[in-house]
Amino acid sequence: MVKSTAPTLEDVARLAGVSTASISRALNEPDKVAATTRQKIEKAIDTLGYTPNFGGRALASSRTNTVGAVIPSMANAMFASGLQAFQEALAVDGVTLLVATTGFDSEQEFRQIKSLVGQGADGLMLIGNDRPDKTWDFIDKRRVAHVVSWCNVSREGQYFAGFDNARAAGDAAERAMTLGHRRIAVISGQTLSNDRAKARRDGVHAAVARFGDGARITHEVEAPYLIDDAAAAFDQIMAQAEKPTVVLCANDALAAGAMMRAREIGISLPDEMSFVGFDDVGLARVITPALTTVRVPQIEMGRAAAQFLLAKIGGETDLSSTTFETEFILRESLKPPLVP
Amino acid sequence: MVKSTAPTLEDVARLAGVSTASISRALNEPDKVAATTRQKIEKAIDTLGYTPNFGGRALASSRTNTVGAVIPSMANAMFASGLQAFQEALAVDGVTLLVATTGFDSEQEFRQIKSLVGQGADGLMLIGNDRPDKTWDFIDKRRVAHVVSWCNVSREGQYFAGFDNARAAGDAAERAMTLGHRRIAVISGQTLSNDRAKARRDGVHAAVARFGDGARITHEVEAPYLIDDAAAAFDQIMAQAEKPTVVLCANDALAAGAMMRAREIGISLPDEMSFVGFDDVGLARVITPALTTVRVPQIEMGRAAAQFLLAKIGGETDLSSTTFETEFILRESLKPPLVP
DNA sequence: GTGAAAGCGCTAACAA
DNA sequence: TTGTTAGCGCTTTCAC
Repeated sequence: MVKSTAPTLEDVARLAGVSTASISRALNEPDKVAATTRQKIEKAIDTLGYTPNFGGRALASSRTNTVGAVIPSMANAMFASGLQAFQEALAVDGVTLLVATTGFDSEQEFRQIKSLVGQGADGLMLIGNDRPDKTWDFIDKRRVAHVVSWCNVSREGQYFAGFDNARAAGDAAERAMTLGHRRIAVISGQTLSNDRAKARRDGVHAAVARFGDGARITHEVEAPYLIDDAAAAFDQIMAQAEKPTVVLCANDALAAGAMMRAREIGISLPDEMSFVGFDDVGLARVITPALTTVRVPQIEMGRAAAQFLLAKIGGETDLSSTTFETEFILRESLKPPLVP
Repeated sequence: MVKSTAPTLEDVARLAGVSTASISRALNEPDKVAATTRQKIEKAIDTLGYTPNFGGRALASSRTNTVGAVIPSMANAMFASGLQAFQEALAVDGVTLLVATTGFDSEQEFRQIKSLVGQGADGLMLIGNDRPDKTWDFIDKRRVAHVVSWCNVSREGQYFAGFDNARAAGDAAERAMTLGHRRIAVISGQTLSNDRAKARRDGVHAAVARFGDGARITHEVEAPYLIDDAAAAFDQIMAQAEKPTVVLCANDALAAGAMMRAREIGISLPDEMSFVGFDDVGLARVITPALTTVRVPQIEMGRAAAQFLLAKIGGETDLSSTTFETEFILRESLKPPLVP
């Protein structure tokens, strides 16, 4: 686009009868400019409809007031409200958000990170801590301020704002077992370069082993994060000799998909089969039976990640990671098994 | 952040033993560079981990390779997949996406638009065509390339990539009436500076009037775009003397919320009351009864908006608006009324 | 308190 | 095909 219409600092300077330096000061450190000149300047800015050129400013100050978020997908409600909170917290400080998605692919994540850094992002919010060395190398080499979220691990000297996936998933499994379930199926998310999915799966395994008393995993399937994949995963579970009484799912969308399939093949819910999701997105409450799930502290994480990043960009060094609590939400989809 | 570590074009030039211009060319018009030098350059870029500096590039070329999308909310699945498609189509051309949200508030939309333009966005994707004059004035004054979506109207000389809200909603109403429904309640979206909500409402009104045969709207409520508001709206509908046999909702989330409330107060679905949503987001298929709704061409719109914007930014003038088709999706939540 | 002037990293004529 | 060079709009010393 031809920005021929955009007035520059020089235009303002001419109109106000001062130097460009004064205007820059008036904009960035108003105290250092005399009140009278400041007024002249403000008037000139107003009549010209001037807005600072981003490129010029970025070039001269090497600050962009932009941070990037790289998330797996926008098409999933999972990250939406956290991202929203992240954006709102940034907006308070006049920082804008660049969003990029990876489609759960680490190559694409690398590309997106490079692109965002090239765009001048002052900082980066990343989901999870599991990515190839070359990606971390790039981040380290460029000294990109960053924070990881949705997990509670980070590399040496780096920080996270997240929660304990393993514990949350293990806790959910334990609740199911306490209600009497012993034959447990697991629909896991894709664990390849996805530490959250891995942690959730491992958390379930550990909880089952710890519980003992005959509790076991009848079958475990990995499914991408989509409703349709869940149906296939559920079919696979039901193709096993030993059928489960409860299905633990890596997220609510998978649970909803699996439940839909279960009903299609004539299983009555929740009596004949229990389901547990993860995330507590909006649909968990509205499906029937309402989905038992784990609430993820999305908003808290988004806000904390923003504040952390702003502080780090601002040069603060006294920072620390935060682990937020998840909450087990018991709804109708989880009932004691009819036959133990 | 201190970008002291970021290598510059000059660093690459020194290492590769060529001029900065050649590198710039290798990056932007690879065909114009000899294969051998291009290889040297690529190697140098790799070893240094070089990424072009955004500010410098923007300043020199007055192109940022950035476009902005201003949407009402990210926390609603409604816009998610369209935005995803938009982003993916942009990524093909190396353009990154800036996202800002308005919370359905036109003042905030204005602020966000100014911010994105200040950031140097080459173009803008906006939802709907209904906004205050001052917002349009700003866009016109700055000559911002833009496209509106989710609607099929635009200002003189401007373009849209959308669908016909009125016709789609009217069509859904007609289907309900054809099935025998005569007493119709409407849960509309907020119509204040929201032409999509207005059009959907008006489309229903027109269809009901056209149908005749005693068809009428028993009550109409406006509800914000949230599940919880739908419950209150439904209560209000049921507080009227004349009860409806079908409730037409401005979107799926409202429908899901209203259905949840209906079930709470002992109405059996879909026998005693039918529901129709709009958007066909993921939850429409998984709730019980599955929601009859209108599929919105999200992905098509997102992709078209991106291609349109890229073309416009690229200076093409032979452009035209596109209206995509919606599709009525009949599921279990709409049945003929028991008592006519 | 204010102005002059030197870049920031890149692109795009123009020359070679 | 490649190199030289003049800016793009802004911030930031350094004088005054």
